[in-house]
Amino acid sequence: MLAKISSRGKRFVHRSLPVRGNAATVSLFWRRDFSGKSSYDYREMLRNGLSDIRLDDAVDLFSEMVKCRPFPSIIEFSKLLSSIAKMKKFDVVISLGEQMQDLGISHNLFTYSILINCFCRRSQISLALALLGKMMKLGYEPDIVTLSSLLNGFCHGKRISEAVALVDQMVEMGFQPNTVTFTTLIHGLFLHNKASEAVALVERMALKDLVTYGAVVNGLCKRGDIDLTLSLLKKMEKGKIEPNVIIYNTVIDGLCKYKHVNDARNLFNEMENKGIRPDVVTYSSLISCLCNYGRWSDASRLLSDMIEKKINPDVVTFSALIDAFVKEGKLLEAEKLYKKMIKRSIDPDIVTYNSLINGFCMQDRLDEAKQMFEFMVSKDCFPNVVTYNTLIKGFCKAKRVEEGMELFREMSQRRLVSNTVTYNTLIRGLFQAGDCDMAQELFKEMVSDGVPPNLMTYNFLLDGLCNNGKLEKALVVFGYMQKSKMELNIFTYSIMIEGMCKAGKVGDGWDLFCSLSLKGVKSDVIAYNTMISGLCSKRLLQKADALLKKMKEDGPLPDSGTYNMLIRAHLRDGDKAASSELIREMRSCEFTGDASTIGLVANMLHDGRLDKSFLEMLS
DNA sequence: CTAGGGTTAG
Repeated sequence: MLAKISSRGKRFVHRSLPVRGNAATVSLFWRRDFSGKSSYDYREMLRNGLSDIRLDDAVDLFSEMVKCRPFPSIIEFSKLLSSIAKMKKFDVVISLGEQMQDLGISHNLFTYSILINCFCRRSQISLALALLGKMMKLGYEPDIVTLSSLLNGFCHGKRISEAVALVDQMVEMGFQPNTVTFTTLIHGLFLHNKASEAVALVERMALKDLVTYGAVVNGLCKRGDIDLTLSLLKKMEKGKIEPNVIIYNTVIDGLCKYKHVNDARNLFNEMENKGIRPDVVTYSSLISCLCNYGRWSDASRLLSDMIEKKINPDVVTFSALIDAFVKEGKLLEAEKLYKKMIKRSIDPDIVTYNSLINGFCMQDRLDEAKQMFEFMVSKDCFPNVVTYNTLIKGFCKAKRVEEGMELFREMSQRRLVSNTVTYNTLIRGLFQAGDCDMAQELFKEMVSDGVPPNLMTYNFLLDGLCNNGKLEKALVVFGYMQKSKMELNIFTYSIMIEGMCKAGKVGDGWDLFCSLSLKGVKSDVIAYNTMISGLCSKRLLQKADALLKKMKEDGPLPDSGTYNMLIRAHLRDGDKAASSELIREMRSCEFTGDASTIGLVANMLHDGRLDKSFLEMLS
């Protein structure tokens, strides 16, 4: 393959990207760091390391460097390009690399490797290959780093077979694949759902290192392949490869996430018996999982246990606990833990603050949520998109969508990038506030900003249009969705069925409902209730009863809402016998009459249409 | 000076 590549040397040419940074930032920058020194002092910057450099400053530095005569050495350029690549600004690196080329600054193995990596990370593998070819023509032999970059490109593109072939070829070329090579390939195999190939690979590997095993164990756990994971663990032990604490942590976490909490506890004991000391990650992971299953006392026992054993809980441990309590609505407990962590001199971080803000929002205590927001900023902990999404959701829920929109505008001022969740939250909020125009405007903005709408976005759009009396428009969107590659779910259909029924088009709703099985979509209790409600509204009670029968035979179990709806419909229809039969059935399922049923019965008692015995049947 | 990313929280 590489022989083929070398004959393909294309010119390394791309459109230049606008160079960021303006005169003001340049002069500030130089005043700050180089007052009174010549521009040649880029050397000093490079010596001091570029790990904390900002993108604008890095680009400015590049402009200074290319002004120098003679040009700085290629090593200095490679340091700079590398620092920008670490910021994941691959397009900028490519643009600067091209400018170097145009200025006659020749690349070397390292800068070529950086650029090849950047093309790969931008999923432009053919350009990476072309550059590799060019580099080889110039006499630079790719090394294991260059080839591993390419491997990563194949793994992340849809070219996993080429990735596997590349590793074979690397071996033929005399390279000994290392941990990086293997973890990259394993990652790629899992990305392409080739779990068993990954296991086979690690088993026939000459190099038996724990990191590579860790990558496989992690991949298996993430997919929930618990049996494969445990058998791999056994095989490791047989092969005298003793799993370390990280491997155990991975498996314990995987077991927890897939609901095998007791197995996780057992494995925890097993590692202790083998003399492998659990660490803060082991505990945090177990604690977080126990919380998620509502096992509070077990979780707090583990917390005391780790403190006793001098394994200090850290910000992750506390954040996990705080978040779990918040989600349970136990904000007081969460605040207690927050105070406890401060007492232990553990600094809360953005995740901790986000959870607490969420806790306040969940209880509609928005002022306190905002105070917490201000407080984190005052502590130099800067809000991220999750912080804003949480707050926006809180404001929308409290019907203060205007303020949600203000927060949204504030995000761009802070240079935070809104994501799909941001837009979804606001679109829903705007529709709920009845502001259809703004909601649709925002949807357009989302698309034009390149934020990908997902199924939830479209469902909110349909729901909002239907609930605001715009069924026709919803039907247009629905039509588009059906033609697209999106896989519509039962929510989508329920929304449309409800929209049709509420607009009086129960027949259309019925047709859609009946088409679900053909589409391979299983109706849930919401879909049935929606349809039953529609039929009741048109007094098609026989059909509604038939649907209840169908639910009992082969559908989702009817809930309290199903029965109450049908009971009311039959009462309104004057059919006491049918109603009392349904009430008996409902009571046998341990459901009771809901507020509107009781209200209706009370009214009918009042005007004499029913007698007292009816009310007694209900409660 | 170049590559990947085996463990926990939103």
